[in-house]
Amino acid sequence: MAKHDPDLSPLFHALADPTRRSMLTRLAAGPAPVTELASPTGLALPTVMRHLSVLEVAGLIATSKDGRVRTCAIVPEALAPMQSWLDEQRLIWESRLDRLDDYVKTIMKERER
Amino acid sequence: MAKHDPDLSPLFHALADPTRRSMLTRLAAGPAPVTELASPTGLALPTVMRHLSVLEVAGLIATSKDGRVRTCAIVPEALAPMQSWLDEQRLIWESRLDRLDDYVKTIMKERER
DNA sequence: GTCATGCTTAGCCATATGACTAAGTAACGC
DNA sequence: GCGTTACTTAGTCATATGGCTAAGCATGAC
Repeated sequence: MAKHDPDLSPLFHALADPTRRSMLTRLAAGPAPVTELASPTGLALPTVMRHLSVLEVAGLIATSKDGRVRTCAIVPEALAPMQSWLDEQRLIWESRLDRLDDYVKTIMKERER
Repeated sequence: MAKHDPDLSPLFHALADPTRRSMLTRLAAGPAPVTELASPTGLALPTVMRHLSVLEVAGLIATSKDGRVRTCAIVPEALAPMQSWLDEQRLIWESRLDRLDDYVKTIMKERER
């Protein structure tokens, strides 16, 4: 009950950046070429490319080059491992809620000192 | 439809490290003092402290000091923002699946060249 | 062919991250 | 009081990350 560690790190890491999350949001509306993804960010192209490659390594997007245009698209299944991890954790965490509830209250009280 | 950016970055960042995830898993079994969290990692105490503070900043754990012992406990609600983001994204991503399906296939074909 | 377009590569820079050692402080336990 | 325990703080170090500019290299339009 803890074999959920394949490539969660790159996934979480990719999502930890607001620029990358906003790129994903943009891509959720449909595939787009690199330049189009770059323009709203105000970042230089090489910088954008590196964000994209982080997303690609994490499996969150797929890209393909047609002529001189590279088009990016989201890979919906990529979120699955994260959802599994979340489900698993929430299951354990919440089953402990009863006993934790009192505990957290104690902590909060002590923190006010 | 994109107001989901309060503190997702620290949250994802905290979860992007395997050491921190394993600490969370340990804490899911119940609260524990710092030393107990440190021992399975083989890391020096100051290093562990910094991991814990990352988790605390992300709101994933709460700590309290009683005498010379600092006890750490998970904060189950902390995963909620992440779940919201996931739900939101998945909703959009999957609604595009139909039109994306063909697109991704095209990409895959081109990648084989 | 020539030139603009759209990436790509290379290399630099500042800051952040993850890990350490060494030394300090604040409870216990006797 | 004195040593041990459990953190804490301070400071160092190597590497990673996020940003840039400057060139380079195909492709598409004339």
